[in-house]
Amino acid sequence: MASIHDVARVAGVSISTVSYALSGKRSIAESTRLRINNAVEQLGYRPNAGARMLAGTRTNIFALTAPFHAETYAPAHMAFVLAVAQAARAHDYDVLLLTQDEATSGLRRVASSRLVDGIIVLDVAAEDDRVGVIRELGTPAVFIGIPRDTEGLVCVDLDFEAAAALAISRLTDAGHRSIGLIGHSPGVYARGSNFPPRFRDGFFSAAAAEGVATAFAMPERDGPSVRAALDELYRTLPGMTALVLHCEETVQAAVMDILRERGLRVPQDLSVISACASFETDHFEPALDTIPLVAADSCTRAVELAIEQVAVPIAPRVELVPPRFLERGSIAPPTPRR
Amino acid sequence: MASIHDVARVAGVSISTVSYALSGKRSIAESTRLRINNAVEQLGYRPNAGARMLAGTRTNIFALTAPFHAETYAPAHMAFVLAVAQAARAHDYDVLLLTQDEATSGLRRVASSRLVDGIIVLDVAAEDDRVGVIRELGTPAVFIGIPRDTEGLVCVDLDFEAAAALAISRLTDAGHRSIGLIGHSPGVYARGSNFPPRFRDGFFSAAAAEGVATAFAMPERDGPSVRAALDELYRTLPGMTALVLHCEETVQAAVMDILRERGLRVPQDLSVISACASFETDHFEPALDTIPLVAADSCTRAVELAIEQVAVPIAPRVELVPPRFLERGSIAPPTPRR
DNA sequence: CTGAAAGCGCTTACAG
DNA sequence: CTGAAAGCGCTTACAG
Repeated sequence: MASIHDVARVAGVSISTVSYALSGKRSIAESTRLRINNAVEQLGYRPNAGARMLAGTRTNIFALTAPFHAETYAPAHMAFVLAVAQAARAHDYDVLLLTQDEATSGLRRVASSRLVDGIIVLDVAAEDDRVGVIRELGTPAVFIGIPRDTEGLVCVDLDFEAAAALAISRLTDAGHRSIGLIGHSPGVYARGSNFPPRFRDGFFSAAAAEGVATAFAMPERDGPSVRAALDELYRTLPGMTALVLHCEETVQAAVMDILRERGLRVPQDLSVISACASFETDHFEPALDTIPLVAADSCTRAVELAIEQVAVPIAPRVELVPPRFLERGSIAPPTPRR
Repeated sequence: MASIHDVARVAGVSISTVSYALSGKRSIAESTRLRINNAVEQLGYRPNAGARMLAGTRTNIFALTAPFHAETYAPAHMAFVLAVAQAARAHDYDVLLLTQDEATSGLRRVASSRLVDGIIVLDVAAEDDRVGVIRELGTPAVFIGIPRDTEGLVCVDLDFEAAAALAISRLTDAGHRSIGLIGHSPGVYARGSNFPPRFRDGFFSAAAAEGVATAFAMPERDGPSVRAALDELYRTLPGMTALVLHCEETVQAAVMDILRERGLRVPQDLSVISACASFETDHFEPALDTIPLVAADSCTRAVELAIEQVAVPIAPRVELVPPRFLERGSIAPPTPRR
């Protein structure tokens, strides 16, 4: 395996010139740069990662801590993991995957061995063990999600409260006054990530501010449970004319199936918004107005903030990414239930 | 950050003694070991990862290349990624996640910069670009899945042919002679991983060997498509008394819903086996006999083989993990369709 | 615009 | 059972 010495010899320069030519950290005569590039090409030279880590000030690796538990919705989880990895690569960073059973000890390990320059924290719970460890380590870190106590932390997340308010305002603009919400399963609210409660609370407070009547159900992901949830919504809110879906794809598909089965047309009989789901809603029949949960939005920003922190400490903050809205024609003025 | 020199000073020994005490590569007097451990504890010492990589012969990092495309079923994908990460950690290895858009160039990059000791390849396609790169690099690598040309490669996978044959034999043992198969969507067979075709082919050849009549459908993941698939099976095979499910959870759930809806009881009216799915089938009603796709089985073995290869070249091979069978009571003798 | 050299923090023959 | 020292392959002041 060719080393920097080989390149220097072939190019007829010193190793420091090779290093600077490759890093671009000082200006190099065009002819020299050319000779070096040729030598690199010819030898298939790649700087040794370990040597770079040791001599340089950084490793160009971020740890990604993305715990996966029973309540985790795999497609969304995967989307975020990939979005982080891609954003990192765009800045020449690699991603080291830390697993659930090593959540806090893994953070300590990779940070104090200087394996990584920083940490990206996914699937943040309100009370999250990783918060304390990261405060203590002082390693650059960015949370994608918002723990209860954000003191000293850098956090990025979709603005779920605003997303819920946006759903409400789109529906009230169309004239709806009775709006149902299908959320995640109770387990998710009990022990899962912190965003479902934030969406739910934003939903209720925006609805309250508008004087809108609401109902809320948390089905499991099986057909009968979804059926029961819809029944519950119509029982609680007999005049329900609009529905906000903030749930997994399986559940959303089941809802649409059941509506169709019951002869309820969207949007004529029921207006529907798909909110904060990480999947495409184009294939639903009919297509749904969507407030998408775009993993790339928050992950890209999180990686940027991590990169900044590697260079220089930055002020703690909570950055909320504003929601988007995709109109697809699933909202209409309300009509009384047939 | 404490270095090995600090530990040596505090313990009153040389740095080589510290190094050997920590690696266990030569015997150390008990009293010396104790002093070193105390010093390590007291200073919170962690060996610098970059220095280890540079001085040592290995990095203790594996690259995990796990492309994610439109046809990927996220829960299974995630299960394999996590199983690899956990198996790796059990051998003190970390996992670096390589993304789709960097599939081959990423492999070159991490291998030739000596960032990783080896490569674990997930979601292997029959014709896979990564095969050529890995042959050329000569880096230790293990494929979880089987490409068409396995020349020179180390591959591990569940024995999908045997799994399909097991499903057939369980059903024929119970007396079934007309067996349907619900597979993945056509897109998966067209461009996805190579295991769905292997299961399908194993199904057909085992059925042929037993003289069993078969039918096969490949629904998309929406309700109407699954409904149509079941109709197709019953049309092609009017006497169908048993069904093998080799599909995503969404589709499997839809199948069970539709059967229930149509008043078809399992196993009285239809025997059902859930085969090679990565999810739990306990929550299905009724519980299903299952041939599980246990990610840990192949991933653990793959990591072992990777570890071996880091130490010493091993012979190319294709290792097939035999399928398991979980009996839950969803197979009964056939009765003619009502 | 370029070079000689120190140093990053380990591992591992070599020596006793 | 232990130590002194070379060396891994870079980066980066320091110097010109």
